[in-house]
Amino acid sequence: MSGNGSGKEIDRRVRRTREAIRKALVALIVERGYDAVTVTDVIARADVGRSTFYAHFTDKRDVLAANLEELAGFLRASSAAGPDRLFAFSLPMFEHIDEQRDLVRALLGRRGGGAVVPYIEQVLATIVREELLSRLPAGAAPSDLDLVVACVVGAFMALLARHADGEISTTPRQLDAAFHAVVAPGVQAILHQR
Amino acid sequence: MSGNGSGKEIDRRVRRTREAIRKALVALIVERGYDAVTVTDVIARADVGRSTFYAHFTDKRDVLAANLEELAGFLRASSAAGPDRLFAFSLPMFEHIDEQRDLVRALLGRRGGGAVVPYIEQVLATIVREELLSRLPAGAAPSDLDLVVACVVGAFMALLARHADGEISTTPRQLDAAFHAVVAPGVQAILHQR
DNA sequence: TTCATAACCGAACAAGCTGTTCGCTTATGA
DNA sequence: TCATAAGCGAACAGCTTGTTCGGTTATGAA
Repeated sequence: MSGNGSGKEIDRRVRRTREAIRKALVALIVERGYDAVTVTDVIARADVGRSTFYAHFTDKRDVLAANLEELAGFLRASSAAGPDRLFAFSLPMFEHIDEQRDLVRALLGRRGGGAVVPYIEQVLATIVREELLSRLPAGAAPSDLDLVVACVVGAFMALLARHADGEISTTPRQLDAAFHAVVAPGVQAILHQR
Repeated sequence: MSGNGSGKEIDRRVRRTREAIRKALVALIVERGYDAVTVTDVIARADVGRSTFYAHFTDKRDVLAANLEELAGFLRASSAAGPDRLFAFSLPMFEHIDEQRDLVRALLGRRGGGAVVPYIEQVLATIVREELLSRLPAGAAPSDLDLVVACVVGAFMALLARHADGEISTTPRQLDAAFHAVVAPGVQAILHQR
């Protein structure tokens, strides 16, 4: 918890412990689902003392913070990579999910217990919001912009969750196509309306 | 749990007990949020014996079944009422939410703990799916219909959640307008494509 | 009104989880 | 080499859940 400055080298023991806990939690979530995993399970699997766990993390939830930061970074990078296409983050994200199936499934699907979804939603909302603003004449933000953002993010997250749950066996391309087919026309209309 | 045939008269004590528990739970969720409410809290507030609770319900979650059934019925009725407009359930639902603010807020917002959302999503998905099918030539269901349904439901639920959380102070009409503006053009295009 | 019965009570229980404490041991990196 | 930060693990109080069971009371039918 002390100064986490990026320049500081971290004690190897700390690194090992944190990693062990993180991996243990993810593995257990994949196996049983978020809600069913207890701290006791995690420390047993990670082979770490109880007090050690609480010395590093406050919570089950807290352990996932690192993973989330990583995922959020990926989202931001994806959206910056293809600025010409509307909602360019979509396809890369679906592909990313497809690769890291187990982990993302554990975090975003129903088994994830919704502990993580709100965080991703917020990151996504920021991205979508800025993308829309950048395509509007400066200072011409419609009053209901946030509602549009919520719609878009909601649609995307719904596809994500379904895919993570494996309820729909589809390719990233199909998911991306469906997302754009449903959402893009409406958004384009809103953008060009003014 | 025994035969719940609609014709059977239910013992007054049973009715009273169930109602007391239901009301207690809802009130507590509104106050503290779903996750923070324990069964012990509920029976204390409802002034009901512990064993009595478990004689009627298996769970916190189980108690909400009745409320959910009611809400689902409302959704179905709304969609049947205006069959000429695309996604006619939208406006009535937003209005309904606006009225029963506290309850729905407790169940659908962040404080609801996501215990209820999946259920509503499924009811909604069925409605949307059938509405889309009814607007297509018989037997011409596109293979990615379920993806489209997921998108639409996701967008709607996102607006619902935001409104329930009070993060956006908007009128039902505005919500409905945004929902249709974003989603309708894309869906119309998909429908007329064939 | 009577009365068999279903519903309720509530105390007690086992089992489980959480988060903290504390004295002791060990790995680390300067 | 060695001071120190990290980890250990047992023990703990406090909370939760779900079940059991003998005794009490309201209910609705006769």
